[in-house]
Amino acid sequence: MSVSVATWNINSVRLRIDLVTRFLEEHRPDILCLQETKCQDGQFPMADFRKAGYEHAAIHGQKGYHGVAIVSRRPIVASEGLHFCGKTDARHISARFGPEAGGITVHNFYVPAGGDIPDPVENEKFAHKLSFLDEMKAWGTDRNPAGSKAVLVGDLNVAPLETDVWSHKQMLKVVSHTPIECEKLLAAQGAAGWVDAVRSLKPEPEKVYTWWSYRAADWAASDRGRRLDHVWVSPDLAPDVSRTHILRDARGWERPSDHVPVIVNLG
DNA sequence: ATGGTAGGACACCTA
Repeated sequence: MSVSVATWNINSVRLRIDLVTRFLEEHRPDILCLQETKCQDGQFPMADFRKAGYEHAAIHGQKGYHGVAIVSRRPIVASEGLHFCGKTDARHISARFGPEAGGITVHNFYVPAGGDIPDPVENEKFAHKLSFLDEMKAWGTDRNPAGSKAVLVGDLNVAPLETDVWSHKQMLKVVSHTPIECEKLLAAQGAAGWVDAVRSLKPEPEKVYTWWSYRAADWAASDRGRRLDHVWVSPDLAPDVSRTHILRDARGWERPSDHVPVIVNLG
């Protein structure tokens, strides 16, 4: 089996479609998972993907906010978009692939960012994020999504390890690296048995980032990054993880997303 | 200690 899966929070797929097609031409992943597409399904720029050779798609969009999609060069056999926390937010889409892509199932998540104040009483958005992580864990226990040949990717909006942020100490009270979020994300990962594919090849203490704030005067010079985007694989696929690539260069492209693509090769 | 940027939609929300 040989299949490559990429994940990228694109921060508007319509605005940045030229960056996406550039990425697809240069890296040719079999499967690309997008978050923050920010458009309704009928507005998704499918023609551009088809032109680039990506004819298959599972889309779960909504107007203005959030939105996730899976596009692929390999046939999709079935797909499903789930809702969490009793909301209609478009934050999950999954696709099962045929033998051309090893028969894997891919789950694509966009976890709520959680606002600025790391207190669930004072900040409803942080409460939502914590509930979402709890529900992800329950979904992993009830549905056993990591049972076999499965991949979970996405903007999980948590940098769980000390070396997933530029300064563990200075980030302890910053949403995305507070202890409770890190615990809940690792609990969701562990309860289902997911293996962190990127860290299996780039173990701590190597610093790994996938996101740099738009607000930095010079993102590359200050390099205050966080690893918010993740690729997890089911235990049976863990030995097949042959390469992981974080496309830091994409942060320096013209009118970039604040996230960069993460690519994992299996087999 | 503070404010800094970006996108979508249309007043200000989300990130």
